[in-house]
Amino acid sequence: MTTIHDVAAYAGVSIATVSNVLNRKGNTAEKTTAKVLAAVRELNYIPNALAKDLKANRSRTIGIIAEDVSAFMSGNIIDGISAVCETHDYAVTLCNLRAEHYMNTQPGMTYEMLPSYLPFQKAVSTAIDSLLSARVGGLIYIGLYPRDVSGILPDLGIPVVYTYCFTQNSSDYCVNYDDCHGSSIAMEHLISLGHTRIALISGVINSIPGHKRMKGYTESLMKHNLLFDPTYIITGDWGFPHGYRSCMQLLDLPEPPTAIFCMSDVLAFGALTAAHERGIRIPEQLSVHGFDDLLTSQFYLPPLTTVSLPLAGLGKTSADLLLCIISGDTPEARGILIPCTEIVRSSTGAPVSVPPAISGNT
Amino acid sequence: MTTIHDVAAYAGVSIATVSNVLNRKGNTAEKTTAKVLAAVRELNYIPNALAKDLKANRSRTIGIIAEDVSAFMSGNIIDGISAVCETHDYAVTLCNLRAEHYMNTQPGMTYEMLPSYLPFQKAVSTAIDSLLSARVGGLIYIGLYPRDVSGILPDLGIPVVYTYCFTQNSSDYCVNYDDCHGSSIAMEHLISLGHTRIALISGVINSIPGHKRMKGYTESLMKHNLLFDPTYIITGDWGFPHGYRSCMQLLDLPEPPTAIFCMSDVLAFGALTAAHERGIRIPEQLSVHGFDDLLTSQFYLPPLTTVSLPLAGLGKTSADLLLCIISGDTPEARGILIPCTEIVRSSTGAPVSVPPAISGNT
DNA sequence: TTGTAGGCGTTATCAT
DNA sequence: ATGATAACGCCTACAA
Repeated sequence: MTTIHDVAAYAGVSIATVSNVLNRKGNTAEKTTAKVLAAVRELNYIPNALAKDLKANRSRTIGIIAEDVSAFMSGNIIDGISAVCETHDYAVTLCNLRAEHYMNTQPGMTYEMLPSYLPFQKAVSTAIDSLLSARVGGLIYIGLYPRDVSGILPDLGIPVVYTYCFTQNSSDYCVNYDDCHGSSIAMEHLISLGHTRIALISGVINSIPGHKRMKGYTESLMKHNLLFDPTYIITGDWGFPHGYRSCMQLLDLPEPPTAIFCMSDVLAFGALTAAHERGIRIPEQLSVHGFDDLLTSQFYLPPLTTVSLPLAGLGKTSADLLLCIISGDTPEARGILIPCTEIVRSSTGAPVSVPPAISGNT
Repeated sequence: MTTIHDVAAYAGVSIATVSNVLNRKGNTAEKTTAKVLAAVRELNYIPNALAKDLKANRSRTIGIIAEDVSAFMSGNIIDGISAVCETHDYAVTLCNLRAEHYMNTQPGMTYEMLPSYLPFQKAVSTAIDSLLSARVGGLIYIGLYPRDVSGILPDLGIPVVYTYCFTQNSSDYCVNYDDCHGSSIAMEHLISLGHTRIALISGVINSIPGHKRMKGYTESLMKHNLLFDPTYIITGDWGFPHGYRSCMQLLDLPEPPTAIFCMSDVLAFGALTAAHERGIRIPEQLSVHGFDDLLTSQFYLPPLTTVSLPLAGLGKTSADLLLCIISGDTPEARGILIPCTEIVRSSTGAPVSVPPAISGNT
């Protein structure tokens, strides 16, 4: 690998001059500059970032700790981060906690237990050591799921931005999408279609997304003076079976809803599967609305109307924020919420005047 | 940040001794070792990887160049890579080419044109500069799509492993899943179910996956002495509409197939949508088989039988291989193929004796 | 067994 | 305008 010495020798100048030309351009003679630049090109010189960063005692790198890179949103968030970093000539080093692995591998494991699970803690400290020893300027922590991750990271002495998760410390920087707003625009869509009997299939109710999406649901109902009927709200987990069962239950109601807002696309898939089995036509007899906009929701049967998450925006905003803090600023806003967007497809439509046909079994 | 000098001073020894304790353990007195270790813990000393790597003139880091981190398989591949790197105490630095962005943003752009598209070339050289200046020990190139990527990377002078893509140079290391094998096991499944009239909805036929999956299809037919009927093969692109239209076309045949093997899940979604519109019951009247096992294919209507790609395995194998090469070995196998696995769900079943009902429009 | 000192490739200070 | 030189934090002969 060619060094600054090689370049200096080749150009017939000192290494200081080479460094001057390459960095603080301006105070070198035009002719010298040209000679140096030619040498650089000729020898294919690439400055050693290791040496550079060692000297500066801070590396032009940020760290990413992803709770799980293989989760559906991680790629998109990282995409946003890397775009910003490239622009600012920052490198990105990635650590993967593989949290989902522990979730699957350890019976009875919940997201809440993760921080106190030893192998997970070990993964965290390995990641931290790696990042700290690389002297990253700061790091972005990407949650696996929007929840409180307080206590997972100790005080690192470098700037941290959390995204796709929250902390209890109000001085932490957290960047998230706006669950409540997403829920509202979904409801607005259904209401604008003319629906008045809108059911909710809810995920875990004491989770952050569950709570906030519930808030958007009830507030929209109130705002439009629509009846709030508790029998229209079915809570449970985030799984397909819950969506399926809940939809069945709603269809069995004396007065079934004309629309169902599902708190996630997977729940919506379950609901649509149930409706299909019952022979309910979508959206003529029933509108189904999702949340998340998974990659293939556009291809579902029928294509799913849903709420799209600003994932790349999360990454971009987090990176902008982090770079800002690294450069010495202390931005005011600590908890940033980015709006979602409504994606209208074919699973929702205007309600017909007659209630949907209900039946026993198929 | 505390340095080795701080530790040495605190422990009352020289920096050499600290270094000895921390690296080549063995030649220090037990008591001294204990003192040093205590100091390390007390001062929370984290060795500066920058200085370490500078001294060694090789960083314990590998680079990843992903053509698109937000593509569906990137996260899983990176997951596999990071697992291996963590085990070997290697860091990972990630560069993102955002290829899909150019595909969407530039009208008429194809994967083949990418290498000669200037903004893409610039992204590549930025990534290379970043990785080279970080003195990574080697890099893994993750394609966006299994195709020939020859010429995108110049000779870098460091080991490179390609995955999810191929090169023309037989001395390059390429790690891929086995398309032909995947296609075969899909066909074996359908044939074992008793199907004899198996149609194929093919993606781009002169692409690598298209070609190889076709090979698996025809070879399986031959192997089992099944009729090869060209009207059962419909070629096109990889889009949902092609799957939809092709299925319609197949259903209109005088003697429609009892099973359709779709070269991708998205094509299968299109086919299932068409079948649904025609009122064809799945799998009673028609079996549909996919390929890729996208995240939500398990939730499709009906859950899709498909071929799962060994994505984490691709990452793991690539990283193992790269680390092996970095450490001086020169493994024999240059083109590694990892088998896929068959995922049986509800979109396939035994054929009924009567041909599926066909009709005009719904 | 432990310590001294040189050098890895840069940048930056201070002369020239 | 240019050049010599001292760090940055670490590793490793080699010396003691």
